[in-house]
Amino acid sequence: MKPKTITLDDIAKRLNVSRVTVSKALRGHPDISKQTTESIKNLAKELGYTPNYMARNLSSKKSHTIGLVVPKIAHFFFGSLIEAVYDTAFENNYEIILTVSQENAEREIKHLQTLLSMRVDGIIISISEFTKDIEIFNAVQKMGIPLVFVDRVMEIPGFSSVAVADRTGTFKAIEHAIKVGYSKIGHIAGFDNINIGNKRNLGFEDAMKHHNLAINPNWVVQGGFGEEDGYNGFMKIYKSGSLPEFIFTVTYPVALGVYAAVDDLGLEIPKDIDIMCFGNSDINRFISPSLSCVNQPTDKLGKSAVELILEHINNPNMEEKHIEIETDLILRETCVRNNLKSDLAEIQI
Amino acid sequence: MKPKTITLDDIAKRLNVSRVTVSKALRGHPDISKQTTESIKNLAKELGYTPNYMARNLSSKKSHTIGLVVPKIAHFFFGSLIEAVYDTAFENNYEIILTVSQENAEREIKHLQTLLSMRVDGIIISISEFTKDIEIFNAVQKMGIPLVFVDRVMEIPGFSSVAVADRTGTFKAIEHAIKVGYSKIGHIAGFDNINIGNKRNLGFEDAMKHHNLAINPNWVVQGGFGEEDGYNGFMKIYKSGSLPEFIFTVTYPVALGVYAAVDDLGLEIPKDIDIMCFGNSDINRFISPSLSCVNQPTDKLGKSAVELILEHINNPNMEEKHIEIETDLILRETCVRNNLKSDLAEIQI
DNA sequence: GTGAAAGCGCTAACAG
DNA sequence: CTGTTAGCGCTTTCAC
Repeated sequence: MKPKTITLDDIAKRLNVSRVTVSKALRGHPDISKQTTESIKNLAKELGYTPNYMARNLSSKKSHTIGLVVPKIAHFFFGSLIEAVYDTAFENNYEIILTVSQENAEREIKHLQTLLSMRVDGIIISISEFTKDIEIFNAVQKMGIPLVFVDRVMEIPGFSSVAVADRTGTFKAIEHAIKVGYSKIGHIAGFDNINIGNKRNLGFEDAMKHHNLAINPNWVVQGGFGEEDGYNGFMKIYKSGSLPEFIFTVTYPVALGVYAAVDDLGLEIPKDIDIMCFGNSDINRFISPSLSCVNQPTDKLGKSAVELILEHINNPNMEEKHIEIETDLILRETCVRNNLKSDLAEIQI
Repeated sequence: MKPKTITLDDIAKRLNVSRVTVSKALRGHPDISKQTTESIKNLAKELGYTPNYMARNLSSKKSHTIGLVVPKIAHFFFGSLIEAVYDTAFENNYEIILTVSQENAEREIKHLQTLLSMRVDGIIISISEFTKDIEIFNAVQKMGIPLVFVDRVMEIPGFSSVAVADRTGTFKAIEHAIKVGYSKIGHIAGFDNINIGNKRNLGFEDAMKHHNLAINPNWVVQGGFGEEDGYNGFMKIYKSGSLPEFIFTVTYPVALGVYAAVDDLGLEIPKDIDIMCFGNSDINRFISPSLSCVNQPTDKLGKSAVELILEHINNPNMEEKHIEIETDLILRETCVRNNLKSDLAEIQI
């Protein structure tokens, strides 16, 4: 039924040369004379020869392929990150095998195993919210396949990482809020067991301490990274009896949840409660009032991750390396000095 | 340097059985006795055996892999679509190889070739804005690899497709606007050369004709699918001297462009100009006023596409098939009867 | 139930 | 410059 796919041998026979000659010619190997190469290439095109990468990879023991594991796709941050990874890989002639854990640790393990079985040359991973087990990473290490963590990092000896400066980024945001004039500051925070939660918490504490402000435990809530976490978090703070002037949230979906809660309570942003969050998104720009944030440069993140894994692939003995990408603040209509929103388009600092 | 990866032979030798027995046992083949199977599986686990899919696929001539080509990732529609495709594939034990054309026709061809070389079992594609050339699709056909178009379709004999009901979806939206009371209706439309532009244009014309409304050519602009196209489109209409009461846009980014233009002109939505668009997004919900739209059920689209390609894979002689997914209207604060926005949360019809 | 033979399509190493 | 030999790791077929 299926049309016979044409192989190196087919070309070789027609031209009365050996399979090897064809293979080399097609790859532009200098061994082969210009003439031969040309006639081989022509025939290949004429016949519609399509190289078989499985065979090629099997015999060369390289796949020119990088596995990528992320928790989500339809999410501004990961969407941009993935796109950056794809672009950088494309520039370097590598293919990406993308898998999505859906924030599920078991599924993540399955994907990792699949990538190993596909014999990818390297792996880039942003772990799920719930990943705790180290075993699979040891397995990866044992197979000698390099792996790089990006953004959501597990600190395991031997693995490199690329992350944004979560701690100092948060510090900057809180400091900005203080400069704007706030001293009653709350935090709807992420869980401590994952770096992006933990580091952002530390940044918050740093900033408060640095400016001699007390942290009111009623105004600090820990939870997940979704809208409902923001909604519930704000409600909890509200019910505590008093409200801070300003709230920082660990992600933008959490901030959206706060917007919803504030709305349901008949309050107003930024009059009754002002807000900033960690992480930019297209929504930040369009929501009203538009939402200021700590911006993570996803393109740099993605690019660095690919470049780092490529280094590891090309130099298996390379030492681990930890890259931190600086953040900036994007100021929109929330958390603005004197709330002079009118003239403010959008500034980046 | 690289640790020796362990193979079927390694296991076979240790257990004094043949490689074939191990292969079968690991795949749960009924040929092998329970006992043997068990001991083989145990040893495999103990040794950390990781099957080599390249070898497996090469010899079995199946890859259990589906290629997916899309124009963009960081875009609400495609993000959701991709996620649906991944989920459905995962449920069916297929891997997805995702590639991104970045709306670039040449890059698309390259990706398609790569997928062929990877010997994917089938391909799902949403073509770029600029794809015109059919040659590569003929090549795919010649290789006997099934391909299904999703959303952005090329009508080539022999290929199946899954799309949303662009024409009737647009019809519904325009009809709704008419019921709300508008008769001066404009359209910032997509190019005619691609189905999603063309069909939506037809739907617009259908509705106007059906309700005996004249189309004012000054209020109809054709262009691309991005924000700038919406901005420029609205400006062009504005400069024509008169404004319609209501504008339908071919995508949501185009609508966002209109929001920006309207704002720059000191006008107001929906007072001075009301609007709806084709395609939902998270922004539609958060922008002010929140934007009503024709909703494309991305999950159904993705699911159907995967199921369809799977049918083709499992039955190579299957006839082509064209699936159309119905749309619904999501009504928010724009284009609402009497602009009774207050009580309206969000309704789906 | 088990295994021997053959081969998937390609590349690496070496010989000529 | 070209070709021979060997093999990547696995599955399929068929005989025992």
